[in-house]
Amino acid sequence: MISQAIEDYLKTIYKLQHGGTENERVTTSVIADRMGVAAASATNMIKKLAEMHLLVHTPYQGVGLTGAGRKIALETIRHHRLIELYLAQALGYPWDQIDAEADRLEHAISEEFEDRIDKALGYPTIGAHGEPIPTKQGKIEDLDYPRLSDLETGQPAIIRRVSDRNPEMLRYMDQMGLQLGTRVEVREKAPFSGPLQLKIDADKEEALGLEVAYNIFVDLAP
Amino acid sequence: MISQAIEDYLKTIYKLQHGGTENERVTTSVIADRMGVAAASATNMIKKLAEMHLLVHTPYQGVGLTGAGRKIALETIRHHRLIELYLAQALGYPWDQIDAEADRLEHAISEEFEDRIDKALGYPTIGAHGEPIPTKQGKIEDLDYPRLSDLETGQPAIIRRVSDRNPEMLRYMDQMGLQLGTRVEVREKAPFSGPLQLKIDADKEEALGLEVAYNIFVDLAP
DNA sequence: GATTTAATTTAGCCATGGCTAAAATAATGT
DNA sequence: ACATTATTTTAGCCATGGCTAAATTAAATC
Repeated sequence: MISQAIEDYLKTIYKLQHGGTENERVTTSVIADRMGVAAASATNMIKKLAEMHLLVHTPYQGVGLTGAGRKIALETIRHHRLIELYLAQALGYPWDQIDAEADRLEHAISEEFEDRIDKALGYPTIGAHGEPIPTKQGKIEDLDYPRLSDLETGQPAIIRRVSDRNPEMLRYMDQMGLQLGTRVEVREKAPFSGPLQLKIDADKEEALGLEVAYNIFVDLAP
Repeated sequence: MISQAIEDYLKTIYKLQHGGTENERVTTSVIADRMGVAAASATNMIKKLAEMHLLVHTPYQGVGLTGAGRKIALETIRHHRLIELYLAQALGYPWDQIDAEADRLEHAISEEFEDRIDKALGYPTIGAHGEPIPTKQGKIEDLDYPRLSDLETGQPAIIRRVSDRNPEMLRYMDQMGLQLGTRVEVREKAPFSGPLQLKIDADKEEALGLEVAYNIFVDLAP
């Protein structure tokens, strides 16, 4: 049986490999930090996962998932994202609460449950925060959107994805009227990493902290 | 934190205290048997639960839940039955599959989730197999129906509750057209624990094994 | 009441997955 | 090239919750 802990590590490693900037090493300390455990605990688990051939570990260099490891990671992520979407759409959860709930449920559901919510949702391919949902076969699109914080002034764009790491930030976005599909345009960028002046949906204009803009991914719009 | 194992033991003990015939001792071996663990494992856990004041253990006599223990047991059972009903009603699960799925989910859901499915189901008081659902405050009705196997010949009755212990039996009941609400009448009882001849819903008559009838609970009907 | 049988408990082991403190190794700065 | 610093690993510990085998204690039978 694959334990909850193993699924969590593989999921975390997968997301570190892909989410982060290209060519960032996924090292013991980065994994430990993201998992919220001591470095020694991560070392132990990495050793175990390597023995199980779920990842390859180059000492002091970092880890890389094997096909088998990636498969488990993607299954876990699929569960997570389907559950998140189900919580949001079927049960009316706000998007800042779905991640925590899905983190616990993702390890508890059966294939049957996965299939049933997948069907109930109409076989979705995009999750509640705009992330691609891996297929049952372990395929995943890589949607690679620019960050709102990197936009040229005057460039209109549509919000396509947000980071779900910070629930407080998600609540803040809600309050600002920033959702998936919202049309935005940067009006002015302040120097020294200051806030940017953002036009929202053709009728509103607000100052938005750069950290928030950094966590919003957009499609360029005409 | 209350572990999954503790919740499982308390739930099992609660059900043994109530489900079984009056005045049956809930002993170490009965608990071990029902939990599917060795007797020594049950002894360990009973010791621990007694130290936590979740139950009282009289050596060689059995255990009894304390108020605190019963509270946790009923919370767990509430989760279980709400989830079962949700799986059946919202996701179309057949009633023989909901117990296993709920056994895993019941430990993973939050209060928020509990509240949302409770609301989505319209604040139900009866579960998918006819069991009472404990309230959030830890109250539970004790519905005490006679067994179909104990019915007098000719006495019409309505199925109100079934045991969920055996999925195969539930599938068999489905096949026979025996559901909650189904009207039945015993036509003939065979001697030596043989099958009983059962009239089902005014149009069908079938032989039903005594073991099945023993696991069906009914309301007497006029 | 003594003995057999059955239930329970104790003792000691195992795996999992955390932890801290110390040692080893690599990366960095001078 | 060497010293300092940072990262990683090892060593050894802890709690949880299983297990088997042996010892104990209660219950049942003669």
